[in-house]
Amino acid sequence: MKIATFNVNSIRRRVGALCQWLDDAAPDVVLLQELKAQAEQVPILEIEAKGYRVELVGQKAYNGVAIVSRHPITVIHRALPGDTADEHARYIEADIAMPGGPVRVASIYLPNGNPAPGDKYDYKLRFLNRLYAHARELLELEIPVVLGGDYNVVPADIDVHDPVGTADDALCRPETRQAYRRIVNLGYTEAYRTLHPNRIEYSFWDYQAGAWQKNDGWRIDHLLLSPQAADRLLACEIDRDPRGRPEASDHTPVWCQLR
DNA sequence: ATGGTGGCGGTGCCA
Repeated sequence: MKIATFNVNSIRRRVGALCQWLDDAAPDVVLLQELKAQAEQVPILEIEAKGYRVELVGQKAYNGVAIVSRHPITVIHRALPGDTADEHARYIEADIAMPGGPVRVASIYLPNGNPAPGDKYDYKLRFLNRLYAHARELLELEIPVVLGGDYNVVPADIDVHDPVGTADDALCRPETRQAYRRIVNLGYTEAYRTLHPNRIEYSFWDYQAGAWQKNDGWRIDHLLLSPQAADRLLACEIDRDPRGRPEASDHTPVWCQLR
């Protein structure tokens, strides 16, 4: 069972790249972020033609998240609990009917939070606190849970090309890392770093200033696994190939394989 | 030091 996260930076621009990656990688589930489209604008038929179902929360121009799955999807939440006034399309959670039993997944698009400090950074920290509270409740299910997405969090200095120059960035600041660690410390396993403790790889490269060519990247797309999922973890990789193709997203897919 | 790119929507905002 293969579960991936992929920030597509516009599903309309990237549906071709997504479908190619579905062919190449054959994931069971892909958690998408930054659809940048309303629900009716999402090219669902193209994705369904590849043998996948789609559930999504859309929004005009910004945000937008989806769950793409070969297996039946039962949506549980269309927003992150904890603030009904938050109208950003940044969270969708569902049960996936896997042959071996249900797996709970969420596609998360955390706020970027720049500039920091500021209102946007405060919103990011509030969002992280809401995610902490909800992630804690999910552990009570005692089933495999995969919380995947664009966390907009650089967990440690090893996860960014220039830790000194970016130290004050909203993705790197100590409060950000602390709020993220607090979630992990509830009992979640970050799949990539757990399997590759010292490997330097990134999941995002800015479009500007030749960041991709210089490998000036950031590792900000993560898969957090509940104990029941972590016990089944076999592999986790960052697939750089889509980022290197023409008209690529600025992010590339991260996937994990569970027994 | 600055500006560098891309997406949306039709102007600046967001990343």
